[in-house]
Amino acid sequence: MNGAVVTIRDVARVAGCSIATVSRVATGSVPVADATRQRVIAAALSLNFPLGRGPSASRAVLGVLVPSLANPVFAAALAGIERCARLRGVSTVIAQSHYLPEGEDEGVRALMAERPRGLILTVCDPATSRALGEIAAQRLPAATIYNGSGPAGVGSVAVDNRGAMALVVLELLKAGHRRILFVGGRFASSDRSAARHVGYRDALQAVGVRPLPPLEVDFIDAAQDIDLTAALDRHRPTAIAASNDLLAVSAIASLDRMGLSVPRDVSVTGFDGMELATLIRPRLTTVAQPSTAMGMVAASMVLDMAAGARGPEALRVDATLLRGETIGPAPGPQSLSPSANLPTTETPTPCFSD
Amino acid sequence: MNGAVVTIRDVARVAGCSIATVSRVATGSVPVADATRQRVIAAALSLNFPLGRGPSASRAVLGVLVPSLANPVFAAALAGIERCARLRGVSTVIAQSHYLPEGEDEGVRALMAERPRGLILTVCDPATSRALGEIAAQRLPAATIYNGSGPAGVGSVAVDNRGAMALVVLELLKAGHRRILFVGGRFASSDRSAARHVGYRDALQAVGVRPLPPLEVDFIDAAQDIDLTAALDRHRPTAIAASNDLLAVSAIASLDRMGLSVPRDVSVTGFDGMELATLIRPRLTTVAQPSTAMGMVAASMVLDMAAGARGPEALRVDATLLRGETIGPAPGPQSLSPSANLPTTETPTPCFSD
DNA sequence: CTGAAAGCGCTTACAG
DNA sequence: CTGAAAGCGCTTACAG
Repeated sequence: MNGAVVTIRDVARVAGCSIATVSRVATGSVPVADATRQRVIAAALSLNFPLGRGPSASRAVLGVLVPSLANPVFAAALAGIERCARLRGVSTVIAQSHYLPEGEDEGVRALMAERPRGLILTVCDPATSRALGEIAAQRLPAATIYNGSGPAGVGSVAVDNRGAMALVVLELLKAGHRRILFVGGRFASSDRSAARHVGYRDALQAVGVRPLPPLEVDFIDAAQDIDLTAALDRHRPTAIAASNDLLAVSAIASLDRMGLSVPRDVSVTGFDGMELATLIRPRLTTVAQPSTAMGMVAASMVLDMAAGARGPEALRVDATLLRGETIGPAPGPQSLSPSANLPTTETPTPCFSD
Repeated sequence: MNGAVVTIRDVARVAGCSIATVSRVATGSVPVADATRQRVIAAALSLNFPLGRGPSASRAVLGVLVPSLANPVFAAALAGIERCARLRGVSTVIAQSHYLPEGEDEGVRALMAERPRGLILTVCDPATSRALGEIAAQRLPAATIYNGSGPAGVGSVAVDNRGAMALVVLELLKAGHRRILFVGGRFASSDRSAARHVGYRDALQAVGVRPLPPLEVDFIDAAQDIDLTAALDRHRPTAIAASNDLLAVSAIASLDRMGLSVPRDVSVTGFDGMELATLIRPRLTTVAQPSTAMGMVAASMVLDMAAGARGPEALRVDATLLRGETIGPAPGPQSLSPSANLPTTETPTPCFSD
């Protein structure tokens, strides 16, 4: 209706005091007599003037950039970030990169316009991200989440993607699988996918099994239909190690469409520990990251950094192997000696820090 | 490190121009010579001055309040809101109410501190929400999403919760089910759950079937374990109509723990159309809402309202019945005459607008 | 296209 | 505790 901006001056007029007094009530910087304060508050309310926080001084926001909110893992992290920030009186402003470096540039630019206290982000690749480099150069309080290590001065919160992936692939090897197909998001769009692929190779190499060429899929959106027919025809895998739970669930659906059953015909593993994956049947065998807690920890770190109370840290959080029902014994001759040439000593959590 | 605020004045000094020119580059309001612009941008970068958007004028944010980001439906809506807002140069700031009216008050207060152009929110109950009432009283551009209709002046984007629920329950009735248990979030925390329960009763009443007492569960978090043993013992339902997909998936898991199979022993339906629900097996029979599109539409409406280009509208969007694999024939004597006393005429989309 | 200057909304010593 | 006034960061006609 009325585009006219209500100013502190209007409030002062209605409240019958000076603009200075209104400002003082707004900032709370200096005590104001109760009666006066009441009049000012009443006037502000009647005029719909947002008292209590001016745009410059006490407005505090935290910027968050994620690839996509359609992945429940990032939504869970955001939930943790928002909760932690809110408890400290800080608002959360978000942007999505849609897994594109240009999306990162644009998103960070938009977030910077809010003059955030700090930033939390998941980028395609922290080693090459221009947006992240810019943030580091500007010495802004910032941390990555899920990513591997980035530029100096930027904190990070992540699991050991490589080690955790090795852990879950080991489960496949223990079940006798030798033809294991890695299905992941494009490595160029996700250093997590790339790191997990390395972990997959680690595990196979440890027992002298040859990896199959990985199947990289585009990140389209949350639950995408993926087509495994070509890869299955070519490589005849007995198991699929997906780089995340969403892909694992998509893979199971794809196999189902081909008339293949999990884990009877093909075994499948995931990575992430989306809450939903614990509910569906067969229960997904996967590696769980504490996403909500990771969000809270990252928010805490960045806000502490902004307050000058802490420096950037590289926090490694524990991943947990969730043994579900999507691994079965490998069919065919290999299954005769399931744990033939497996190392038997270091089975429990070989690659994890504390 | 250095708390000294960098101002437009510093940039002007380094760039060798007036503050006016820097301001013009920043706002883009008026053309500036290329060479000058380059110098200003270089100076701003070197000083870490956030060009491109001053805090007062062009900073534009849209506030979003949802019950919880852990529910993929709200995350999807948020994704749509963010995308639409970003395209219009507006940032999105979020808050979660955790399904509590006090959480709504607190969240809206926090959002208001950002002086948003407008607000989009899903509240427990728009008819009684204090936060929503306050927003309406202040004539702020705002719209609810998912909720039923709220105060005058506030727009809304939603499906016909009641009619859509009747539609999916009709599927259960057509399969011969007569003992159908409604499982929903607490009605006091969700007008959607309450409206869907009414739709459930509508469907049953239309064919003269007595409803069972509903099972209301607390909203804890995304994928909660629910316990159906007591309700199953007491009412011996042959089918469960859940008020949302998350609960439907939880119900299936709960039944599985009890050794019951879906749809052989018990049929289950959902509501929402989470993308993931289309991937899991058995595929959930549910009613899909276009969440991401609903978010985009709501953002568009609120930003138009803020620009004075549109008034608040109550937009009804279409829901779609997704026939999955979670409905089987009712066991026992009823299944002999599945569609005994069912109305046969109005089967297709009885309760939908356009 | 650019600068000098007026102006805006707000904050904050200063004086009472 | 309060007001008048100086000041700050920024924007924007105005003049060239």
